[in-house]
Amino acid sequence: MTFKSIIEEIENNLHKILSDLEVSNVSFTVEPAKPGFGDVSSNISFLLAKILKKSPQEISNIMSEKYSKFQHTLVSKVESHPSGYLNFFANWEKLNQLILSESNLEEFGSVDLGKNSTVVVEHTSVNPNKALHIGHIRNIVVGDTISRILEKSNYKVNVLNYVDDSGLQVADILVGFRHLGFSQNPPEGKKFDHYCGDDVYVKTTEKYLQDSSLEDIRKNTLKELEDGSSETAQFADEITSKVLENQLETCWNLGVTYDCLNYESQIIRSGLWGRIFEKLKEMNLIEFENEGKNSGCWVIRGEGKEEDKVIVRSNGTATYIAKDIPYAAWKLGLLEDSFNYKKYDKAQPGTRTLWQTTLDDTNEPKQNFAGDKVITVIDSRQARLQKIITTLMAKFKSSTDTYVHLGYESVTLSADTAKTLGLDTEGKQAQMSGRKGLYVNADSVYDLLKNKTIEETVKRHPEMNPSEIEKTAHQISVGTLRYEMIKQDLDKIITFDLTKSLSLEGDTAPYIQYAHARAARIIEKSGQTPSIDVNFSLLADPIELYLVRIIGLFDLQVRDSARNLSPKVISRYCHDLAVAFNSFYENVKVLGLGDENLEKSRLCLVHSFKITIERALDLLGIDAPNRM
RNA sequence: GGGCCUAUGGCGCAGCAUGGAUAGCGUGUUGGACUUCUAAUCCAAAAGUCAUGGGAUCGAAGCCCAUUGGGCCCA
Repeated sequence: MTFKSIIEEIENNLHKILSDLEVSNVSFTVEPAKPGFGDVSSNISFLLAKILKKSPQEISNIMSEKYSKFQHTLVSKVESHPSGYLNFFANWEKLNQLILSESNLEEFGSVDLGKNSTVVVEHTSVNPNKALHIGHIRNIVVGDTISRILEKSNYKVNVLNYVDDSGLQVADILVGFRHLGFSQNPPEGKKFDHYCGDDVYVKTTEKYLQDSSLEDIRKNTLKELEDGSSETAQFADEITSKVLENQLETCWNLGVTYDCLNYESQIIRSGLWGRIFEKLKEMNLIEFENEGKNSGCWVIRGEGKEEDKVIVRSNGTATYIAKDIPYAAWKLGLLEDSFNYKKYDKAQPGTRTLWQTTLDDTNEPKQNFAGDKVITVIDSRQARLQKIITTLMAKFKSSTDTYVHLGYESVTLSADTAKTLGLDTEGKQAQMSGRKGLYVNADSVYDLLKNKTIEETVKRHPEMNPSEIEKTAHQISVGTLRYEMIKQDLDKIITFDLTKSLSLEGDTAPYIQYAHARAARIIEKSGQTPSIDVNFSLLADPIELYLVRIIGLFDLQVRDSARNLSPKVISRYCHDLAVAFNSFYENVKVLGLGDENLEKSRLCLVHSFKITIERALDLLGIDAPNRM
């Protein structure tokens, strides 16, 4: 039990008081209080003011009086505040014990929102023709963090990565390789994905502008891609799988792993589209247009003012949304699965096995990656398209929240950073563009961060051996990058600045990791194994109680974050924890007090903090080093 | 022309879902704290018409409507 226990106790008692007063249907809140207003607050008096025709304060007076008549073990005092709020003060001796012993359990912070149901999270889904840039990293980190949070909330999570290996962008680099003389070997020291993106793709699209005859070659290449047996398709497969492997290396390095890779080329060749098309017709979800500008087309009717969306053109070809519909249906398990499965050639770090779909026969057992619910992480520029799919899937499953588009705003480049890449934006931020070569690769940001953190770590710990420095710097760099991508709301644009993003102070991952390192150091120096068999009443300093309280909020934060699919809730929680601990660290001594019992109690608190911040950071995919 | 997102101290953000107390945090600025369990830290000060206008409400940063600035999508 955690801080939730006192909230539940109060809620129960307030409900009893309400029925005593013969009042029903009041949905009051019981929440952790703001500092200086006790431990828990309720707005119940404001809501009753109208019904009982009394002032909120009068009601609070009555409530606080009545409250004492009901059984309460975790509340020590109820106070009616002149503002009208009803404030509760906790019995900290009991609450300390509850929270600190709970925090030692493996499942601390878990909530049961999912009831062990299966949810599909699709993220990453980058065209396999270039290296991942900082904008893709936002997608990947959001997707991975959400997956971790949902797992903590008792969902079984299937993480998918959709590989668009048959689109225009892939065709473009194929044109570069086959018609513009690009070698298949990158220059010495350059990763293949960087080479494809930085050199082949950018220069090929440049050439289109100069040489219009390339346009036909491009179109033909794209067409040939759709036919799996073509030489072009085989060549594409060779190139894209090399790029994909490099992309995956970047993800793995950031602690991101997947369950299954889905290939667009296979979805096209699988015949899924034909089957879903028939089903759509059967269910009257699409209509054949006999007149107007869409005459001869199959369309999805727009709702309200929305325009109709063409699905199949009058010439019989499917529009690009026709690739997304079967995939969405497959993710929800609405169709009989056309795929076989095989393991990815390289093992990814961690415990997940990475599978991939195939249309060939395999010896591996059939897998099932479909879910009761699907979350697709794609930036909000795709909102319109995603909305159509959401509506369609809702009708298919006759349930409204089975397919969720989790959108987020883009990452743009600051004027300074754009300038270093050779574009003068006159002080404005700039949209990244793969075609124009205007982006910052994720690997380079990681390298910059790592060089800086190695330098810092060496300065602080001359005694550390190189491999430990390397490991610590890696954890800090990954943490910094991930935290920057997650700490603000999804609907805020992130303006990426190469210089500012390297900051390691303030509201950053290193700040939080440092608090953990301090805690680890106290425990190490104590020479003891922290125990929960201590006197909890010795933890009475307001700073200590504040820290216990924040620790006890873990599960409430996980629930909030999972319900709202809002990863930043956890990043803020980590920050709050670190602030509370740093304040404790500066003001409350643990070691060398000459009071063994007090030292043991405080060690218990330090240990609770340490494992809680570890678990919370783990939800963000961030490791916490013991020394930094 | 239609749609989506956004506006909070100089800068970057939280709070808005579920209206109620003293609008928080980081950074920057100014000043202070390392012989101490690690200063990637802490403490303090200055800095806010919560974009503008209206509405409903006993009560709005939050809800509704309109307007303006910024970003994006579609045509």
